[in-house]
Amino acid sequence: MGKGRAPCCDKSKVKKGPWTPAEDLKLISFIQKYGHGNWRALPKQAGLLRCGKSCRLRWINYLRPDVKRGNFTPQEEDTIIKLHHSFGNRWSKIASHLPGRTDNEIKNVWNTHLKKRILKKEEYRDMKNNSSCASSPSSLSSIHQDDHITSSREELGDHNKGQHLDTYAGSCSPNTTTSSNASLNVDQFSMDMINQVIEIPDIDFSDMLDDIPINLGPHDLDYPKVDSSTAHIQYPQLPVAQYTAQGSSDEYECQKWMRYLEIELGLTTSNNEQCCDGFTLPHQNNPMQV
DNA sequence: AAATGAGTCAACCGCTCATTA
DNA sequence: ATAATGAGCGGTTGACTCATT
Repeated sequence: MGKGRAPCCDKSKVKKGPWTPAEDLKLISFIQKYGHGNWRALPKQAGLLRCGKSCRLRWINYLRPDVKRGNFTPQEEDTIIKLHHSFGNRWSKIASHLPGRTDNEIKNVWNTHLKKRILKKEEYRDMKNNSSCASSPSSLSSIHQDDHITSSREELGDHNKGQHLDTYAGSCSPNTTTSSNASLNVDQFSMDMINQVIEIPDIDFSDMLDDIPINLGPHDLDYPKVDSSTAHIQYPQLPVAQYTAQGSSDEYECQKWMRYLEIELGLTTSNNEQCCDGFTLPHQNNPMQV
């Protein structure tokens, strides 16, 4: 093999960093039309100044229609813990058991939440074992008492064995309070939302390009800095009650979908306005996105 | 109000594996 | 059998947000 592996692309000619809405739209519309048979060739064909690997990652982790967004449910977290016990850090393997979840997302939630939870659980058990008459310290009161979690520190395979565990407090999910009752309510609410999620309408994105008032020429790659909260397309997983109340004609569904994307892409400034006869768009305050 | 630190997560890097010529 | 290539994977980074001081 010569002098080593050739780079996957010319690093000097590709754009790095966060994806802009215009780039997202280009990638979506191209894949909708032609699929993604060859990631290496895709950026050039789609008119993107991106590495093929970057396009693939963006599509798989965020843009493909079946990707599930929002907080992990307690059930999903437990599944990850169980699967990690079996598979270790084989994130893609774990992800294959969680429909709609990506390996990257699972890896992140493990490293930021679940690993700490298990470490703290271990710490808690150590304390119980070392002091039979010790009462539970208040700082540990939020530990989930799922008895099926059996992972040990060795199984974690990490570098945090000495990590200070006080950093755990409230980290089960970003918005979860340390009150057990409050956690229960939040979890129940999440499950209710998940149970109401519906399928994304089958829409040809290429048609949208004719309707959305944006010029997707090369200059758009120098997209002005976009607020991070709107820089990424969030596929709508709309509560059924909101989504179906207004009827179900294809045209109507397309209008709603396009309206949603316009707002998510920053093509309109209105965040909370209604469209399509009262259809309220989900946005940053959507509990699914918190 | 400003500075600082911790937590989060999208994206990149480099490696391995599978496939093809 | 071997080299070249592309896809996929896991580890890591760095920008950003939020809480605390």
